[in-house]
Amino acid sequence: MFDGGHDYIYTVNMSRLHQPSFKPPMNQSQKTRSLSTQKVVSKAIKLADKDGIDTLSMRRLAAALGVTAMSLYNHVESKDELIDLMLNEVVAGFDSPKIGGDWEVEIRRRAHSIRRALLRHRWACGLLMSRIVIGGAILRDINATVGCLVSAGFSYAQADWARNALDCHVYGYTIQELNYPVDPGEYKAAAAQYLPMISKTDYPFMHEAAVQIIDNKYDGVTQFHFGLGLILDGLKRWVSEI
Amino acid sequence: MFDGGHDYIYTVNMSRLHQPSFKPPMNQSQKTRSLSTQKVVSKAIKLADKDGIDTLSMRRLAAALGVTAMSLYNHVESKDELIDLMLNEVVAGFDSPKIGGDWEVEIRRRAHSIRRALLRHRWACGLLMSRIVIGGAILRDINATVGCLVSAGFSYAQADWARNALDCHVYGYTIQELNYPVDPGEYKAAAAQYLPMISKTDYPFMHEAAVQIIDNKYDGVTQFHFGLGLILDGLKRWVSEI
DNA sequence: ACCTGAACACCGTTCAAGT
DNA sequence: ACCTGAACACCGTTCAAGT
Repeated sequence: MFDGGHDYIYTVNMSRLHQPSFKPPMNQSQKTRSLSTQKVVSKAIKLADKDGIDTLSMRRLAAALGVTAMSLYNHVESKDELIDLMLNEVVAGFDSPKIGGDWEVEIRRRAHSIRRALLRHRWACGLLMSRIVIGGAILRDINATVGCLVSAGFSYAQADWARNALDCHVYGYTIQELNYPVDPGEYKAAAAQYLPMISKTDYPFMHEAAVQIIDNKYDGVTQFHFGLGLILDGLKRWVSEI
Repeated sequence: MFDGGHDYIYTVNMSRLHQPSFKPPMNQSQKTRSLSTQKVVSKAIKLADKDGIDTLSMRRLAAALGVTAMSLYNHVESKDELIDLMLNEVVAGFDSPKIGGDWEVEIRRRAHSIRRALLRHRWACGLLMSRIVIGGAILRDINATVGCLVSAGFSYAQADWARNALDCHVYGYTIQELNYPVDPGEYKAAAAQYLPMISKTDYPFMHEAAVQIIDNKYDGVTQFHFGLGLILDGLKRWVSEI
């Protein structure tokens, strides 16, 4: 046990199940009016996909919808709720593992589909990690994942631990990947260019790593499936040995 | 290979080695003046630790230092550089693995120390994941980690892959942990309270998980060392088998 | 060399007023 | 029921002016 933390994570933060995003959208039967929660959320996602989340303001979003900023508040409670709704939509795009299928295949498929969705919506990964999102889509994903593992022989506790370890990797890898959008070729060139800036006495191993990349000894590249494979292998051994 | 992504991550994004935070602080020999880069950064960290990063504005920071917002720009180039400097300070608090020691012990110690540092500075984890920080402290940490693994028999490529898988877990777990700051006791109570909201027909497995937690079948808790252990075990097997 | 006040171009959100 | 304009209390940053 370490100072400052509890050293545990819960399955789902149930104390947040009352979140706005858990409720259905505000106005269901919108017919004559131009705007709707759905339209606002869709346009917000489109803008965030194009220009990033930092430039997404209520004013800019409203302008893109041909309306003033304040009219958005008839359809979303706040910018915070808007972002929750946007994230729920992204999560709705995850492939749910099939309950009763080969758990390893299903879980691997889910992991890859999450990564793909987060690469499509580059703004979403950081937000999904750093806030608690409780929408129908998240509940569906958790239910399917736990269900798949439990059906394959995991206990509920084991399924929780497995899902946690897997998600740490999926989100942790993807957010790093989103920050390194350069080409492998460019990377080698960059290593050559910046080698003189990596002090050989201060950072000998980094220096040598850069030299090896320049000399084509290796490519300095890491892949998603590696860590995923480590974890899946470990889980397989773990469930079978108990 | 999936659409939208490259499916790889580089060791270090060398194209960013020219970042301001990689250079030494702006004014080194500050004597008579009241402010200095170091003082600005320290106070900013103190404020962020206390009130979170969202409320840290240049104006509030300046006020806390008894100065106007604009005078801060004599010591940091921008708010962005300020945050880079703050993050570098946090990373400087990580325990570096000893080169030549038992790699598993050293790497595990590093992982726990990172988690601890990020729990002390709750604002730092999300930022460290979602931006590229290249300061002396990061270079030192990477150098020591790669050095520890290489000295223990990993190839440079293997060391990269290992560090990547480990860091995905360390950061991925910690950021989740930061979002679940409730007590285990409270969690059980919350499960009982919110059970009716988890539709048994829509989310049967989540429903059953909640029931099991309420019935003390398990505690719904996941620990840092579990995923870390899975990865370390996998790495151990991986290096020995080649 | 450092600090300042005023200003610029923005924010999210409230509120009273319109239709 | 929805949309609006004006306003409030903020932002980060620039720039000319002070010492």
